[in-house]
Amino acid sequence: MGRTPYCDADGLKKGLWTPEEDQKLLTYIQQHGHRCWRLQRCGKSCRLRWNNYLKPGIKRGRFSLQEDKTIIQLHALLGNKWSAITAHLPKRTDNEVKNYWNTHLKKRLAMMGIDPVTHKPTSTILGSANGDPKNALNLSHMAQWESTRLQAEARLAKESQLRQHEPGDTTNTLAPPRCLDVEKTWQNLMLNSIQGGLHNGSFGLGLGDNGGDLESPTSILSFSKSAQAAVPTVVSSSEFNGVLGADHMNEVYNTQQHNMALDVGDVPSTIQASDNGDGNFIEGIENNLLFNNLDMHSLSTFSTITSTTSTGNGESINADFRSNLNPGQLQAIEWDESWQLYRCR
DNA sequence: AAACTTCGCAACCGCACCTGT
DNA sequence: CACAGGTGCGGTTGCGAAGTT
Repeated sequence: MGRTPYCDADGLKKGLWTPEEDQKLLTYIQQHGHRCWRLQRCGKSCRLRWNNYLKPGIKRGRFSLQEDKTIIQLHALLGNKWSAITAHLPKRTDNEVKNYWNTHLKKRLAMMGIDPVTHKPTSTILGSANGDPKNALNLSHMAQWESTRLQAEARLAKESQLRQHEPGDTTNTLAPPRCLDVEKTWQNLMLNSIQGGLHNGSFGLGLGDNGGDLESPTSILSFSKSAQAAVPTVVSSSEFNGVLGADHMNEVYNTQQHNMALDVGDVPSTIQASDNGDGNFIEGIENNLLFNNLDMHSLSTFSTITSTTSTGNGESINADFRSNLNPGQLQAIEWDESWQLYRCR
């Protein structure tokens, strides 16, 4: 990653810093302090390298939930004043915050229907553009969804930390909580909606041939064939109209073949099960799916599954399943590294 | 398996401001 | 005061990695 080393007209080296150069700069600064930056690189490059990477106490790596929130809030207040924003994130550099904003947060806000510049909802624009209020509704759901996701992440992170501070506790055999990543899912939702057109005036989702366009690689709980078998299959189709309850938090997660996915956490959810091997799928769960702390008994709160599907020839099929999932069929939950999800067996 | 595309991010660039002479 | 070099900041570039076709 980065740039290959080369020299400018003055013979000064440019491009990526090597570990040897870092060490040389460190040694130089230890001996001479932060003065006279000119080594074999331009002073600017040396200063940048020091300030952004070599200076002690700099925090690298994944941004925490709190940092995400801080950046978003401060950006709403300050705009692209990265130095001012970074002042509230003492261990981060402005360059890193700026990059993180441009590559992650900006996109995430845009996906949620929030204009990253003004921090105001763009749902009215999107919704009115195609005359469909349901789009605005779904964008609103996404904002709620994201908000709840952030809260869920915070809770999971907190629990993870608490578990780490229990030295004698060896009962925790589950993998650490994964980020509830919704970005790709929403991206696909939006993309499919835009590219595939809207069906019957509602928020359409083209599943395509593989039926697996939706993807949430992390923090999903998957049921094996046996569990899924308890849930009737609805209809065979390559398209459906996703019905997202107006009063409930909804989530749509990918399901791999032969699996039905649930989210982890105490988030009322929507479940989607797609392409279970013969082209069938189930979509839609609402009502208080309180699947807290991977407590299998809480599956009894799994009260309602609703599904509305389009058969592709204009008609829709609605289905309503109540308590069809038998918790007794679940024997174990384990983390599947290859699929990056929890599996129930 | 190869070609192509997209993504993430380290580093560069240009401008404005500061500081020392 | 004028100038040169240093510093701070925000925008942009370009490369390798990862993902997709």
